[in-house]
Amino acid sequence: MQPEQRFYAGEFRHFIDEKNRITIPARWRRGSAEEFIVLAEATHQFLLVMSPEEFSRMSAAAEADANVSARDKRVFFRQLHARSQHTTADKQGRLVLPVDLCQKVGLKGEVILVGGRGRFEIWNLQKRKRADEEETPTYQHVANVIGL
Amino acid sequence: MQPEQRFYAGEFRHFIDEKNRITIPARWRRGSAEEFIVLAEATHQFLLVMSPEEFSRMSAAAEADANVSARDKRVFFRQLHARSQHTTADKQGRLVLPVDLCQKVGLKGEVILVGGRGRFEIWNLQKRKRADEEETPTYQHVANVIGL
DNA sequence: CCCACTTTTCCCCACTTTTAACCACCTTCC
DNA sequence: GGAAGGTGGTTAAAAGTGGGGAAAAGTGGG
Repeated sequence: MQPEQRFYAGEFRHFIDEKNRITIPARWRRGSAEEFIVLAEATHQFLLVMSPEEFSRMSAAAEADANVSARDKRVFFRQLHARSQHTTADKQGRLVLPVDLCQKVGLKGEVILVGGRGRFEIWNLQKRKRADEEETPTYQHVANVIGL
Repeated sequence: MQPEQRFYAGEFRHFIDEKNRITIPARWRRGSAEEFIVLAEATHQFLLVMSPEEFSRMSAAAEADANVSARDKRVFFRQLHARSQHTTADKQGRLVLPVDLCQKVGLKGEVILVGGRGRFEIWNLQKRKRADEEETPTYQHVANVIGL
């Protein structure tokens, strides 16, 4: 349907400095817009970073979903817009992260950048480790099924 | 449908000074008209701020709704127009808020500006916190449904 | 109907804090 | 040893806030 979803591959350990800046991995920077939308994930586990296009795509998906009532959609969009922030990368390829969002998710110093489809995530080290261990069994299950 | 709905992203903590002025976040100011319509939300929880165009759009949507009786529409529009006020931003990018509306909603000193689709809101700190907590479950629910 | 007088509105200036652009350095990998 | 990637710091510009003062609008009395 849409043009093409950007695929951010891999995990990277980077630092958030005292000015709340974080370098976007060079591999993700290439061919990517220098404009992003940052939002805190619902359970406050990590930060989501995506392009405005991806954000629109996601919004459209929510808008179109028949399993959600009109009222729930209204609430969702109110929250979604309130939680999200525009940011642009500087000449060095660094994002300035909103302080409040970082605090909410517990980001400071060394963090992990996790790739994804159309977006990437910024995790607290400990939280990431724990989440990864919880997810691995399921991952293995699917891997076995598809004969990986 | 319409040309393009302005997207006000994020939350900002600003101050209403003794002259009832409030600075519009610079990010929201850019590319926006300097004319706004302010109205108190029905349950007196917060102030709504939008462009005249957005106001027309909203009115048109209400007018077109087939599920509402003609009488209810009359009442709605009477209320809508009575509650709303014209304001323009000054050269510093500040809105002068109507005193009566601020009192109604309980706005004074530090407040929270909350972004939205085509409009933004001005909240009392405590009220905002409470409303946010109430809305978060629904937000999470929808977020899970669409796989956010 | 006009003239003081008060009140409100708006424009401007000043100050502080935050943001963002720029430069410099160190490390790693060809 | 050069180039590219990641990090740290400096500095100029922008954003947010407070307040003064002139113009405009409302108010009351002669």
